Amino acid sequence: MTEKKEKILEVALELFARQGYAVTSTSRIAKEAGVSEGLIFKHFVNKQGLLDAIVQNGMGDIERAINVCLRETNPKKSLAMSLDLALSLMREKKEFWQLTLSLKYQNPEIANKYHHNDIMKMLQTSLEDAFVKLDYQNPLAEAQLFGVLINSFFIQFIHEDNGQQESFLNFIKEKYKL
Amino acid sequence: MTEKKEKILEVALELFARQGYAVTSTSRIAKEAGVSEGLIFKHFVNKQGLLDAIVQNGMGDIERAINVCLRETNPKKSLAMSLDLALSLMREKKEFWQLTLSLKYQNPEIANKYHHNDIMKMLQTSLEDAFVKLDYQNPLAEAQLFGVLINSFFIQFIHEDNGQQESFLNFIKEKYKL
Amino acid sequence: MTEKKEKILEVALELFARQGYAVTSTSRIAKEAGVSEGLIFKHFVNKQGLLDAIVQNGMGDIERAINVCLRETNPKKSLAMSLDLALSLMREKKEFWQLTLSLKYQNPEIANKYHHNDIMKMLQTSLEDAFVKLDYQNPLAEAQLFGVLINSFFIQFIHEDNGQQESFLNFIKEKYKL
Amino acid sequence: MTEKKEKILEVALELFARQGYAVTSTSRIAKEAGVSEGLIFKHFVNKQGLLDAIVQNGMGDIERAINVCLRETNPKKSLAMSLDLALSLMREKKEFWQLTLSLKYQNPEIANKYHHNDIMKMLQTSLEDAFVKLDYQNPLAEAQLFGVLINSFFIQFIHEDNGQQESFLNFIKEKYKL
DNA sequence: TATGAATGAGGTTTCATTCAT
DNA sequence: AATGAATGAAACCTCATTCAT
Repeated sequence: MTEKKEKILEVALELFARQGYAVTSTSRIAKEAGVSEGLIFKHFVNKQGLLDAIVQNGMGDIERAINVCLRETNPKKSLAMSLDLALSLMREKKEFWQLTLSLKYQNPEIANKYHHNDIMKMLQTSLEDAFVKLDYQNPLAEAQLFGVLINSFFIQFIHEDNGQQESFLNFIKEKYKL
Repeated sequence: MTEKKEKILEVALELFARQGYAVTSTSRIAKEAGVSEGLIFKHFVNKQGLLDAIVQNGMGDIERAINVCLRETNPKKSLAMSLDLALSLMREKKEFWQLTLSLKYQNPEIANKYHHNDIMKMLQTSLEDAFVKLDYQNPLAEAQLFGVLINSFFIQFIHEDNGQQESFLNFIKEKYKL
Repeated sequence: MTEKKEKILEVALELFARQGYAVTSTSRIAKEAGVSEGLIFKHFVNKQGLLDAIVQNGMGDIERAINVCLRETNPKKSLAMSLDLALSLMREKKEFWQLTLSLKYQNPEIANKYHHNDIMKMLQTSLEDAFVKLDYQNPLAEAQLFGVLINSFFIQFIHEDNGQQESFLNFIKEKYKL
Repeated sequence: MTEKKEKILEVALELFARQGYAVTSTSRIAKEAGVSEGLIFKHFVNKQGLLDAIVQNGMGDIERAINVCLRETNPKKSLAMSLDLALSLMREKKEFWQLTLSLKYQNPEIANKYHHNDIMKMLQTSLEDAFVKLDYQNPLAEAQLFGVLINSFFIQFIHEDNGQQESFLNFIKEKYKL
């Protein structure tokens, strides 16, 4: 991957996340990346192709992070790790999550293709496992609720880094005695 | 308000919700509303003005609905009503909520102006009240969590009317013994 | 002539003069005149008709003023009066002259119809008369030059009321020993 | 500068001069230049940017011509050259002058920026110089009058190439014994 | 006389994309 | 791999004008 190709991906991610995909023009991306407009299309065929590449990139990183978390067999530790993972992902991949969330309302196809199906289902089964091991009455519903909480965590805090995130997480950990 | 003006608002809400604001063209709105494109601008000045009008309209309806819920003084009933209200609003104002949610990532200013500040804060204080009355240890955090749950409820289920909503709600009611 | 009709003429003259005919919209005129857009067309058929009415109005006033000046038979007095007339017209009918001048470059047909042919020719023959009586060698060319000076006077000073006008006029009067 | 860019400038100058800036549409310019409409905006950002470019272009040519004339130290020759220059500029840069004059009433900012301040002041001081050297009583006023005459010359004759220009010039030269 | 809702053509501008170099 | 001139469709918006009331 050449330097310029990488710069395009970087700038596009930032702009897509900040302004939205539809509203970000390829010419703006080219300008901010210090690159000719044509190059974007040489590398990514079209605007949608650029988005695909960004999403694939980001998902790769995240899958690797999640896989570590899935190997944990102790249920309490597994749940705690899920929460901690959410926090660290949110901090380190902020732009990517902003993009991912916004796509749900702008590009449902691509959003669902990646976001929902692959990753979240992997996490969901890991959560169900944990609640089964912990002998909860309704482990499926509990897993769903816990998943919703993680999801909400992103949605609630992705835009405002106000330091409340830790206290919110700790409160949940207490509730589940993690 | 003339018939045509109302038709514009109706069609625009539907399209903005389904496709997103940025991606919906005024010419498409005009065509589907059976109206000249110019009329949109006569009535709403701007595309943004049209969005403003839609949001204001929708918020009016919702405020009225929430106000009923806020008058309840019994804490358990109040929490239960909040959940039920979320369900009924989601069903009756589906398009409006889709729009509202999507705006967070496309038009943060207008989204925050209405969605967050006015209405959600009213609800938040009502939740805090309830948890204080119920003698929870950390009523503020509990209210925040409960608010997040309601919010998530929208986010999770707004796109897929798969009948799981009631069971999810009931599960939460059980958890809180409502 | 109703009040509203008169208000339209007044506002339109001001806007046409300040901004130019092409650039002034009928809706702007209506708004500033406190009148419905339709009324303009009821009274003046179309935008051009409004312009015609304004020009006709203004020309009437000016013709009356010039006619006084034309009755003067003493050549020196006649020339001096022409200059003074230019000054007073410029001051009292400023907006109308601005409009008239600008039309030359925007609406040559209507401009020539009134500005050039009718009035300026009347003045031109009066000037020729004067220079003939004063025994100038080339009275036709002198009259043309004097006409040009008057014309320039308008063009030079119509936009900037800087008080230099009198001194400029006096200088010319001295030159011609008026 | 590519061929197409130059063609746009050429066509736009012609149309702006003939019809006025406000009234000339970019689509018309594109059509007559045999160019896509988008190209105009790629090259000049704005319709106003296109106008700016035209004015800057024209002014460059004219400044070069005037500078030659300013180097003349003999006062009579200098005055005569000013008049001759006016005639030749009027013939060779007819369209540009038409545009410049019309801008005074349509786009005063840009017109004044260039037309008045830069060039005309250079000429004015050169005229003052000449009248000082020729020992006129009131050289400042004389220079102003002479400048007005040159200006009028443009205004009077730019639209009608009726051959009267030379005789008018000669008449002035005689008056000033040039 | 006066209104104001409504129109449709046309205006400027943006944008994703192509292509010769 | 990279540029940048060029395109054409479509975007938002303005405007003169009409018409029912």
